Order: sequence, then C-alpha cells, then structure tokens
Amino acid sequence: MAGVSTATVSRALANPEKVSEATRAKVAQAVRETGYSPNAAARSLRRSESKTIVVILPDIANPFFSDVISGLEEVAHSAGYKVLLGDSAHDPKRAQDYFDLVPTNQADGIILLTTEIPYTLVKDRQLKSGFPLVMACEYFDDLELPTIYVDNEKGASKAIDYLLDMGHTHIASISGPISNPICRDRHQGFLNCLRKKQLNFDEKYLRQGDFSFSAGYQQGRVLLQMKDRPTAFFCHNDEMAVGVIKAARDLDLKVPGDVSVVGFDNIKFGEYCEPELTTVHQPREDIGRQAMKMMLDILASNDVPIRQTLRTQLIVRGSAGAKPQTH
Amino acid sequence: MAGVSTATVSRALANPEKVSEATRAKVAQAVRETGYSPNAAARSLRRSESKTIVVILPDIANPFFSDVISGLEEVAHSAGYKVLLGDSAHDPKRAQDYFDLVPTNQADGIILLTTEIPYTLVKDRQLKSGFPLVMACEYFDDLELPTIYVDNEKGASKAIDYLLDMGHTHIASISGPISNPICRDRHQGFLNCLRKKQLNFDEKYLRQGDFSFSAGYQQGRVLLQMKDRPTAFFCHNDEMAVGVIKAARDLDLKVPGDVSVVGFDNIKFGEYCEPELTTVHQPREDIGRQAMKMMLDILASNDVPIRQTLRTQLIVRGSAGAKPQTH
DNA sequence: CTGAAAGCGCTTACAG
DNA sequence: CTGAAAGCGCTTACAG
Repeated sequence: MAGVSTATVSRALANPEKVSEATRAKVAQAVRETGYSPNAAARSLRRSESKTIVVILPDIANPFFSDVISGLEEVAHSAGYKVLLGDSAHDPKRAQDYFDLVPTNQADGIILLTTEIPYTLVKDRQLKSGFPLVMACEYFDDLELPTIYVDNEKGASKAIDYLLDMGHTHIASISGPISNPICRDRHQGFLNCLRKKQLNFDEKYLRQGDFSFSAGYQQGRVLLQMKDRPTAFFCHNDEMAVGVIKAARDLDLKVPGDVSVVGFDNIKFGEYCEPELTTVHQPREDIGRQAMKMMLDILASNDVPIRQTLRTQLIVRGSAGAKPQTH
Repeated sequence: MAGVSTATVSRALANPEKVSEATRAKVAQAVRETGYSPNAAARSLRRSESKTIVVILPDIANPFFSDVISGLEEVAHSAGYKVLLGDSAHDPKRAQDYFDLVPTNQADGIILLTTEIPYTLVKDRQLKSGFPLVMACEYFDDLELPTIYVDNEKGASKAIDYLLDMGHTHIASISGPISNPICRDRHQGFLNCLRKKQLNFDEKYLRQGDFSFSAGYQQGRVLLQMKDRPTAFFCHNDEMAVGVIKAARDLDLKVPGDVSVVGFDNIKFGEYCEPELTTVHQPREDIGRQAMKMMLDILASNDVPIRQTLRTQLIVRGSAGAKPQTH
C-alpha cells in the first residue's frame, strides 16, 4: 500500500532513521489507513525476547506489595517492558509455571518478591549463569543472587531501641516465619538491642505468624493472656500489629496505655487504625524501582551488585507509649 | 535425538493421543535429557493466540481487587491461560497500551474492572464485533458489553433500610464519582428507601470521594462539622467508611454512639478496625470467576449474556447503631 | 536508502 | 502412526 517492501516497513517502524523521510511518511500514512499493528509473537520469535518481566509474589492481597509493584512498573514501562504479575501463594506448581515462562521465551526475566517457593527452583536457575533472576524485599542467605532489600536488622533495632527508651523490658516479638532470612535479621536486631542493655530475651515471648491479620490476633491473644504478659510488642509486619491491637481491645487492654505495639512496613492502613500505628517504614517504591533497574541491567549484560540495601525509618505515631507504672 | 521428526515431537507434546505409545516414550525421554521446552512465541505465531488475558484495573493497591483477581486467576489458570495485570490509574496512555496488546497478538482478550479509562477506547473496540472484551464490577450504561457485577441498587437499599430501621433520618452519603454508573445505582437505592418512608434527601448530605481513605476522612470531617450533622453515613466503599470513622474520632464523636457508619465491599480490614465495620458484602471471587468464564466463552465463540448480576449481603458488625436520643 | 531472501520454531493438512 | 513441506509475520545481513 505504501509501495515499499515489508523490509522497509519494518525499518520505518523500528528504526526510522534508516529510512528516507519521504518513505517514512508514506509508511506512516499506510499504517494509519490500514490500522496495521505489528505482530508481537513474530517479533518475539525473530528477536528472541518478549519484553515481559514476571514478578512472583506470595500474596497479591497484601498491600505491602502494591507500592513495590508501582515502582517496578514505572521503570519497566519507561523501558518498554511489560510486567506480568504471578501470585505463587496457593501452590508451588504455580511458581514452577512462572519460571518456565523464561525458557519458553514468554518472559525475559524473573523478579522474586518471596522466598516461599521451592528452593531448588531458584537454586537451579541461579546455577545457570545468565538466567535473569532478581530478588527484592527478601533474600536467600546462601545464594549469590542480585538482591535489593532493606537493612532489616537496623530497622528492627530502631523499633526496639524506641521501646527500650520508653522503659519497656518485657517485649514480645511476633515474627514472620523464622525460616525467612529477613525475619531472622529482624530478630537479631531485636536481640542485639536487648543485649546492649544487658537484658535477657525470654523465649516464651517469641511467636511466629504468617504476616496475616489473624495470625497477629491469635498470637497476640495468647501472649496477652499470660500471667506476666509483655508490655510491648514488636511485630514483623503491620497487619499482624493491627491483629495484636484488636486482640488487646478484645481483652479490654488499652493501647498504648496497657500495651505498646510497633509494626513493620508502614502500610497506608496504619494511619487509619485506632490508635494510629507506630511502625518501621520501608521505601517500597524505591525497592521496586531498583529491582527493575537491576533486571534491565542484567538483560543488557551490565554488571550488577549481588546485594544492595536501603534504609528504613521509624514512624512514630500513637500505638506505642511509656511502660505502664503498675507493671 | 528421539529419532523422529519435529512434527512428531510436536504431536507427542501437544496431542499425545495421535502418537504411538513407544514414540511418546522416546520423545518424553529426549525432552527430559535435553531440557527442551517449546518456544511460546513460535507457537503463538503459528496458532495466533497467546493464552494471555489482560486485566485492567484502576488501582492495584485497593484490596477490593485482590479477591476479584484470585477468582479470575483460578479460572484462567485451570484453562491454561495467563493473566496479565495492568494498572491504568496513572495515565490513560497506559490503558491504550494494554488494549493494543490484543491486535498485536500479545493478549487474547481484555477484562476491564474500571470505567475510568478513555471512553472512546472501549467504544471503538466494542463496535468491532468479536473484540474480546468483558467488563466486571462496574459497567457502562450505554454499551452492550458482556458484564458481570452486583445489584448495586439493592445492595445500597439493604444498608439504608437497616439505618432507617434504627431510627436514622439524617443520613449522609459519601459516594464514589457520580459519573460512575454503579455509584448512581447505589445512590438511587438510597433515594428509593427514603422515598418509601416519605423522607426527603437533603442534597447537602451528598459528597463525592475517590474511594480512598483520605477522601472519606475529608468529606466525613466536613459533614460532621455541620451544625445539623447527619447521624449516619452510607459510604460507597469500606476505605472511605474507615476514613469517616477516623474523622469522627478526631472530632471526639463516638461510633456508633454519636454517628453510625456503613461501608460497601466488605474488605478484610473491616474486621480489624475499631469499631468493626458494618458493610455490604460483594462476592468478589465469584465476580472474578464469572468474568473469566465469560471471557473464555467469548474466545470459544459461545454466546454470552450481556449483563449478569450477583447478589450482595449486609454484614452487620459494630459501626452502626441506633440513632442517638439527644439528636 | 531499499529490496530479495533466509530463517526464527512451531503446527498441521496432506500423503503415504 | 509418521514425515516432508509449507507458512505464520517479523527482522536483518547482504547486495546493489
């Protein structure tokens, strides 16, 4: 229709500078009239790239991830990449399926936001050097994977130092799964602070949850019903912290009058609960942006650092206060 | 390696019943040894289908959508389809890009969870009969699009009848954008209930928000500072309802003692705020499942209904109570 | 600056 | 039940 070969059309569309201005105009006109759009499958086949990055996350419903995703998409989009979101929570077979998108050329790389997938899956891929795999938010401690996350030990320390400064000595921890390295780091930060003050940690004050509201509620309830109940809680995420606050309310305990609660993540909702949540902020969009930049660097065969950490920030609101006098 | 032609390998993998058992075994063995995986781009090109469905939603951070997505993915996955999530919120150009995935063969269909995208985009596609487009949760009232959503008018009526039964006569409404048909339906349900009781609606009690926490907070604050402030609020979603509760708290008003608040959607978080939220439940996973089934029906050239509605349910918790005596 | 031609890796109608 | 062959729609090295 433009009176030129398909080769020229291809060039006019993909590398306009390789084509004369007159031809470019004719092609553009014909494209407009016909409503032509290039077939992406054919292009993928020819170029062996899909311009798609898969992001595997444990739970779409967790508001923590939405900001990470925004950051990820921002960078991806401006580089002409699409983001395919994969929820792995329900079964490990799904994670497998998502990983398989790379060898089948449906995706160019994988960004992992969770360690809750079969370890061998990651290990095998990581061994093939050149498999484009980036980890964000969490990490595997025995794998040399390009990773971007927050200094969890320091983050926890900020929360615990704050509670110690308010006089608390009986501090409980509602941790995420202790198999998770970031949870171990946070717990380490916790212990370090106690040690500096020559305080011992009583193991009965440590409970594990799965980062859900209800885990926080259940574990909080158990701890609050102990005869020497803790006067403060450090929770490994905000949803569990909100669960603890509800447990306290149900037991007629005031927050922060009777119990102080500190969360982790700084999700939006923390500003709207009662009392407003004191928490440790993670720069979620930044994590997302950096992770996608790392991925693009890998795909461009640039060098990428193995691990990179960002800073947290203690956000002081109303859910933590002085240790109660009577205790 | 299996000593057969590529045609036979292809058949052994895609239509095992067309191949002898011995051959099938040889192929399977070779696949295992080589780690072969078929190139999806080539398959897409040949079959002209991508087995990918794009879902366009206004805001990934809104927890309302995560359950819809679960339902969508459940059905998609079991039919061998992938789901590509697209956040359209930030700019309309993105929505355009997502729509373009269909003519370029990168996606087989579009599921829309929002009306907040350029209208012409949808209109043009809808005119091309056969363009695989399904709408869920919301709808365009002047477009004949296969749509699955909830009976919003009835849903609102359940909330309002409940408030009227408790003696409230000054009920405020914090609506979503009134340009949104589902918001008009909800408001209509509201007005119908008042009319049945011979009550007039005072327009000053109607405020619009954008479904965010902060919109609920701001509009709630304005309404609660009126001299004849309402004794009850009907909010078009739960986040705005939570915002109103916070506004009441900041003004030293008790919920539900001084003000009753009812939300819409029944998001998880409603169970963890104080007081727990009374709200109208939407069967979100069902909506998702049905929407994806409609899409698969369209792709299989089966007939699909233009509009299908599901039922809501009033969830009574603690945020709404009797009209205060003193008022 | 442009065209002819080859080839990316599948799938499938056709022939045997 | 199996193979040879064509073709899906691009892109790009090569030649002019």
